[in-house]
Amino acid sequence: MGHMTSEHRPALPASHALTERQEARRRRILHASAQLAGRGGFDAVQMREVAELSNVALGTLYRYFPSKIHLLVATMQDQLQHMHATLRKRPPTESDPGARVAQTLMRAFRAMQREPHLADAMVRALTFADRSVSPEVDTVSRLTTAIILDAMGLDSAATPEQLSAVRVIEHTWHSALITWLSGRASIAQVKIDIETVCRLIELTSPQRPE
Amino acid sequence: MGHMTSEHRPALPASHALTERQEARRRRILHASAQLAGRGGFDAVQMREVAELSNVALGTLYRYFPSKIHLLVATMQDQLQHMHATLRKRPPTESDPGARVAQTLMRAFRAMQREPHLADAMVRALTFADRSVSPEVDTVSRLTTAIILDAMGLDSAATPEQLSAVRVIEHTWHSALITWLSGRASIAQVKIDIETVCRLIELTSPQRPE
DNA sequence: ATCCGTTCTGTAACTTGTTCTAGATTAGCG
DNA sequence: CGCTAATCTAGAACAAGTTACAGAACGGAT
Repeated sequence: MGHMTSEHRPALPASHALTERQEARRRRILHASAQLAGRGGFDAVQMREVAELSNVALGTLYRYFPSKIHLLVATMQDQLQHMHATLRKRPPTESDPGARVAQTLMRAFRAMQREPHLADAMVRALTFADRSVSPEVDTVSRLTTAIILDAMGLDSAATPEQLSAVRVIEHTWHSALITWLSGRASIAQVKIDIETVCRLIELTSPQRPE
Repeated sequence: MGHMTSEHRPALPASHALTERQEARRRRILHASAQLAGRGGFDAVQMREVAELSNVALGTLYRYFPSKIHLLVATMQDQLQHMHATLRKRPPTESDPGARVAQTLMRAFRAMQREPHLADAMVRALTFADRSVSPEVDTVSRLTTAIILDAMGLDSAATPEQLSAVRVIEHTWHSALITWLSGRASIAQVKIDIETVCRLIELTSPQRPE
């Protein structure tokens, strides 16, 4: 079903070359997506409904977001940017870098708890995405990394070891979220696991090498 | 679309009460599933094709496995059991528990590399599964946990801390696998991340408390 | 203002997961 | 064996993601 070869479909021009009306359309679509996801989760985001709710033809919706997965990953990107901005305003209060990261992630987690359906839709899309969505997923990943690095409060550049630890934390974050969303882990367990993985930060910090 | 309430559909009797013919059918289905997944991945496992290839009517297929996700998770369970048996035969050679786990997971990873499409289908199904598949996903999770605990070579029962570390390793394992399968991480990076997360084992072992 | 290529709309068609139904087969039992 | 309930088969039908297409609206260049 996926045509990886030459694009038979006209894609949207580069992101910065959008008309005002086009920007508004894109925004309406993302808003509709988040709204539908907010109640009902992944299944409730139906492309026909998104199109109708955002006053856009189905074909246009697919021109802006070439698949439901693309749409939901873009929605996640959007939400993450909000969250990053929010988190920047109130930086973590802990002193240890690891504790700061854990605190930040638990804040993000509480935000997810407020909108579990939305979280479900976004995270499921993110982990279900195949190669055709890699660039977009990568953007989300970079955003998450930025949030974690921010929380660490790094003065200098991170070491490769630390970057690996951050990736592992990210893995744990996504996977623990899924486990919680599908009801196989409690909030307490997620908290413990986040705190456990954040110990890797102390372990890999250059100040305490071994 | 999921009807969570009372089952309107007659389910298969408890697993141990299967006729010989039924057991054979189940096996044919799982074999067909793995075969189709082996070339083509998640998308290539089409329920009609699975039914045809295993000489079973579509309705029967759905009686044995109530959804494509259930089918693929069951396929993973099947494959994991094989892998567990294989790994038991050649236990890891390293001495440190952490290194043993890392070694075991990299072995498993190499097995995945041999059948990337199959791995793709199984792992995507696993992380996409919703609440209705929780029991089956939980079984897979327990199998994975067993493999990791085996590799650790625990003499006594694991501490809660260690169990959390094992969960985090499992999270990292799944998520890193996905990242590799969708082409966003190299094999080398997966290896590094696995080794990084396995350090948590030493960190939480009772022998070296702080 | 007019013309032209692009974008958007409305709608139908196609694909694949899932459900439904009527009739054939099977398994267990007296 | 003959009966009955459960199971299986074949195929249609339905749902939602995706694609296709004809015509309307738009935007920019002359």
